[in-house]
This record gives sequence, C-alpha cells and structure tokens, in this order.
Amino acid sequence: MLDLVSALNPPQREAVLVEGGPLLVLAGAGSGKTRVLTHRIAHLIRERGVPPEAILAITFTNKAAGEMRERLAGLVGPAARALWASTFHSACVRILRREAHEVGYERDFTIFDQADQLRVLRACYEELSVDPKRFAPRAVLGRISDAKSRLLTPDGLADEVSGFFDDKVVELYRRYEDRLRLNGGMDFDDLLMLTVELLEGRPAVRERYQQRFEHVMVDEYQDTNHAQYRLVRVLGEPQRNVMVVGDDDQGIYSWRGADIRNILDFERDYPEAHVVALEQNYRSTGTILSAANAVVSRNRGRHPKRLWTDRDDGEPILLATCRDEHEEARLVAAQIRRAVDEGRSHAEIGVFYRTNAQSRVIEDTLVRDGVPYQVVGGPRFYERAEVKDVLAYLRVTANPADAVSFARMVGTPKRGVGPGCVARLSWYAEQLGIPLADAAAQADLVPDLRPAQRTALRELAELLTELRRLDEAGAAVDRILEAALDGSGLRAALAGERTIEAQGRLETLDELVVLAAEYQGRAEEPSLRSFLEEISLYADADAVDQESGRVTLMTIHNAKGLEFDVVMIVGLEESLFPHARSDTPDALEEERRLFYVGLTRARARLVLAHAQSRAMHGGRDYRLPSRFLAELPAEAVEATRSTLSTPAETSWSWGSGARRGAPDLQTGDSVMHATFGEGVITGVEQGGELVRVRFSDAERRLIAASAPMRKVAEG
DNA sequence: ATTCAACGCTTTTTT
DNA sequence: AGCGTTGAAT
Repeated sequence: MLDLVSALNPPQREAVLVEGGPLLVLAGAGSGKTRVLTHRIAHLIRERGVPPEAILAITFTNKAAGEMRERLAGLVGPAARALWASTFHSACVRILRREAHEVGYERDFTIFDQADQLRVLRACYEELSVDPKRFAPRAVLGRISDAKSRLLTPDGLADEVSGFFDDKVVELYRRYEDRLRLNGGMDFDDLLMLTVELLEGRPAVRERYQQRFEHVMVDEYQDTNHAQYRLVRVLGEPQRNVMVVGDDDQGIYSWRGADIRNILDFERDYPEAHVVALEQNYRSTGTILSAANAVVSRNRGRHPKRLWTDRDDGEPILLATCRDEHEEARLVAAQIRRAVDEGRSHAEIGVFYRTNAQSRVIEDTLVRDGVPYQVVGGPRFYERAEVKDVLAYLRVTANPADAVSFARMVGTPKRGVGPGCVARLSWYAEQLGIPLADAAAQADLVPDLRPAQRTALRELAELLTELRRLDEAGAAVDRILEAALDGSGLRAALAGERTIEAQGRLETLDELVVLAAEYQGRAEEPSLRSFLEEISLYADADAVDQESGRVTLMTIHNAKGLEFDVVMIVGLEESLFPHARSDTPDALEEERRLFYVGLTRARARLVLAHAQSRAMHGGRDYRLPSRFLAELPAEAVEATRSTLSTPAETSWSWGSGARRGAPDLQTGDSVMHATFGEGVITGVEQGGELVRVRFSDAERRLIAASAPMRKVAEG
C-alpha cells in the first residue's frame, strides 16, 4: 500500500492527518496544497473508512476536479469515482436538478450566460421604459450579480440601497427575476443563491445533504463569495468537518464578489478550527520567490507571512523594455526560441497578459514564426454567433419555456420573422399561458401575422417536435444537433453564402458536431440536457492542455493554479497592469496580487516586458512602465532594452531610479510631433512625466521625455 | 415589418 | 476592433 504521508513535510502531514472538525490551511503559492488536499481525502477514505460519496470536494475548475479524481483513483482505486469533486456551480446544478421544484423551477431549467442575461435585461428595459443609455445594462447586471452573490433578493437590495440609480437597479432586478423565471432560466449567480435558499429554507432537503456529506473541502477559498461561504457553512453542519484551503495573497476575484474576509470569518465561525500554514515553496527558484515576496509584501491588507525555499537562486529575472507591442511580441518569440534551443519543451512555456486583447499581436508573431501555441480564453467557442444560433434550437428543445433562445432561433436563419412577429406570438402565448413553441404550432390562430410568417412558424414548430421526439427517443446528441442544423436551414443558409466567413462558420459547426459526438461517447449518462449544461458550465481554464506540446497564452486570471518552467508576463505598463479601472487602493492591491500570482507560476525563468507605446482603440498610447516593476528587488532583475530593434534615441528608466529631464512643457504650449504633427498641451500629469496633447485628430497622452516631439511655442 | 449599412461609443479580469 | 443603435432601403 502506498504510504500517504512519508513524502510530506511536517505541516503538510499535519493537514493530512489531523482529526475531523474544521481545518483551515493557509497555503502559499507552490506549497503543495493540491497534494495535501488529495492526500487528506485519500487518508479519510483509506484509513478512516469514510465512503468516497460522503466527501464533497470543491475545486476552482472542472478540469481541476477531474484531475483530483484521477489522482485519487491512483491512491485509493476506482472507488474514487463516487467522490463529489466539482466546482461550486456544477455541484449546485447537480443539486438543483433534483430539487428544482422546491425552488419553483422545472427540472429542465436552462442556464443563462451573460449574453442571455443581457437579452433578458434589455427586455426589462423595454417593459419599464428605462433608457439603456442612462443606465448601462452591463453595469446594472453587475449590480444585480453583486446583490445575488450576497444573497440579496430585490427586496433585500431595496432595504440596503437608495438613490436614483439604485432604485432603478432594484426595479430592474425585480423584473429581471420575473422574466428569468418565466424563461425557466437561471443565471450563474442563481445557481448558488437558489441552492443556498434551498438548503437553508427546506429543513428536510438540508438534512438529506448534510447527512450525505460527512466532509466538505474547498480549494481556492480566498476566491469564494458570500453565497459560496454560506453554502459551505450550511453543508458543513452539523459535523463541522469542513476543510478550506486558501491564500489571501492570491485573491484575485473580488470584482466578482469574492471576499477575502471569508477566511477570517472561518476562524470566527469555527473557533475550534485547526489552522495549518504551508510556507515552504517547492516550485520556484529563490530569485523568483524573493521577487514575488517583495512585491506582495507591499500590500497592507494581508496576513504577514513569508514563503521560503531551499532551492538555489537560479537565474535573474529578465526585464525587457520594448518600443511597442510588436517588438514585445518579437521578444516573446525570441525568448521562446531561446528556451527551446536550450532543450525546453514548448509546453513548459506560459505567456501571460492582463487583458485578452493583448493576445492578438503575440499570436500573429507566433503564427509567422511557426511556433505552436494555444490560447486559453478570449472569444469563446461556445459563444460564437453560429454556435449559439444552433444551440438555441437545442435549448428550446430541452426547455420550451426559454423565450430568449426561442427569439434567437426564430431570427436565424432569416425567414421573414422578426421582433414584431415574435412580440405578437408572445402576446398570444401569454394569453393562453402556453410556451412560445406551442404558440408557434398554432400560428394560424395568432392575429396580425402574414401568411408567410404563419408558415414559417408552423414549420419551426414541426422541427421542434421532431427534435423533441429524437431527444425523448434517446437519440445521440450529435444526431439531434445534425437534425437541427439541417432542419433549421442554418447549414444551407451558410453554404449558400459562399464567402470565406460563411465557410469558417460551417467549419465551426462541424467542430461542434465533433464535440457533441465526443461528449456522447464520453458521458456516463449522455443526454441533451446534460450536454447543454456541460457547455454552460464550461470554463476557459478547463481547456488548458499542459501536454499539448504548445506554448500557452492566457490571462493571469486563467493561469491561477498552473505552473510553467518559463513564464513571460507582458504589457507591464501603467493603466494596463495595474489596469486603469483599478484605481482604488483596494483594487490596486488586487492588481498586485494578480501580479504575484503571475510571478509565482514560474519554476525556473521569468521574463517581464513592457512596451513604451501600444496601439489602443484606434490610436496609439504612450505609456509608463508599471509601478510594479519598481517593486522588484534590484538584485533580482536584469534589465535590458529589447535587442530586437534599434534602440530609440531617448532611453528612460523605470520606477524610483534616475529620471531623465523632460522638456519643460506647460499647458498651452505648442508642440510638433514627428508622427502626429502640430499639437497643443492640454495637461501635465504625474509630475511632468506625462503630457496630454491635443492634435488635430485626437488628444493623446505622451511621455514627455521620450515622445518624438519638440516645443515650438510657449503657451 | 425586416433587413442592411453606417456611425458612434466603449473595452478588465470570468463561473 | 467590435457592438448596439440609428436611419434608410426594400
């Protein structure tokens, strides 16, 4: 039998072996927390006789859940399959599918993604005659999401807020809720909120799940929100065998409602909690670790701690100054080449950035250089228009109440049925209290429709009947998908377009069919509903393939939990990283944690880059290096101007170091710029380092010292 | 009533 | 660079 603890260090061993009861593991980056988690579960199963199905293990991604199950199978054998290992959202769906009626939903409820949510919300704007320009829908949705993550109903929110904007939010939230229910739809926040309502509000249901889960374990606990916290709390009673693992330095989701206070609250709720700190890092070189420590220790709101390693210092961190984003991309390519020449595999290289848009230039360069790479995140496969179009047919098949999908389905391909027609149909459906799909079958009875529209609706209804028949007969998902593609005319419409774009979309749809077939072969109990559900809960991070032999490009958010031999972080510029929108002290600390997460992903080599100018919404911005660069210990860093192009005439340094004298520019001065021509200074920022200049076409912010620009007249 | 083309505005991070 | 809205053409 495998020895579960001999390879562990003392605190790790303690965390694995400690008796039941609440356990808080404060696990620094790279300190082996996944190992602790899996070994503890294995220990519970093997040594303490806990049945695998009595353990609920919450991970941050579906992929991590799968890996945990696999590792566990290696430790305790196939019994591990009975373990509930999943994300919060997947676990909630699993519970809600069984108990839907308890919270006023049908079992076949649909999960609405952000695009769906916006459609529902926009409909509410119409109904309530709210102007979307005055109340940005995305912002309102954000407020609703925030309320739900704190388990606030519209009434609860109303009690808490007041004011013109907030009153409207409450009003919209209330209507949004009604409409969601009408659609049989739940948004991501509902999955959590309704599960908490269910468990807290229905003693019989609660007891069932409490009895079932003897042990509850949560990874990445610092990124849980209030709803998740309450979920853990209610499931953990009465045994209180709750283990949470987290690191306050790695909390990067507060904008999504995550609350680091959950860690503090844990000790308050469970005063008897056992606390274990894992501070030995097994991942990174000494240099990387000390740099990461130096950066994160600038944050005020954190538990003081210091990760240590007994590894060598390794190589210095390479810091490259690039002229623009193209040079930065070439630097990335050159560094990849260098690493590969040294015998490293492409798979061991990760390139991180703050925003998805940054991947584009790098991709272009890598394609040109023939470097194999994968991009995680960005425009998502399942959110492409053509995919959503055909999925709308499947979603209505699975849930006839889903009016959002119905409207989408009716509109694509074009069949002469637009919003006006759908509105009439909805009116009719509402009068009779029947789903839109059924109303469509009776199109002949709906007033004020054109004959062609009646025909189109009838045909649609027939298609839906056919799809539903296939589904009920247990047809394979890829077969139902094919039937939708052909029956809807979606495929024919694209084929008829004969454009490159249409060709690409057809290929996308073929890919979807392949994915459906793959699902069909892989799923334990394949069904249309579970296929749609898997798609809805599919996360970008689930797609990371560390064995693909390719370089991985992704946002730092997606890099959480991963590690690479070589890590490059690009775009380290003020207003990009830290992002301009993170302008409060707290938000800035979160940006710093994000940087910390990025740094600590690296095992051996770290390359950091910033560009002096970057193309941004049409124009070109001139930028200062990120303040975070100045926070790196000087002895850990080797700075270089990218050697890939001729150095600019002016050089400048970052952070607290020497600063070149900028031309003395004042508001009102006239300047001549090499590229933009004549302009006038409209503002001076950051102690004269940056100037705002209005040119004939636009106002730009330039770095006073290095922009190719001279003063032509005093203001 | 639908559809299409132009315009103006905004873009962090994601389950 | 993309999206949503607006206005015009069918």
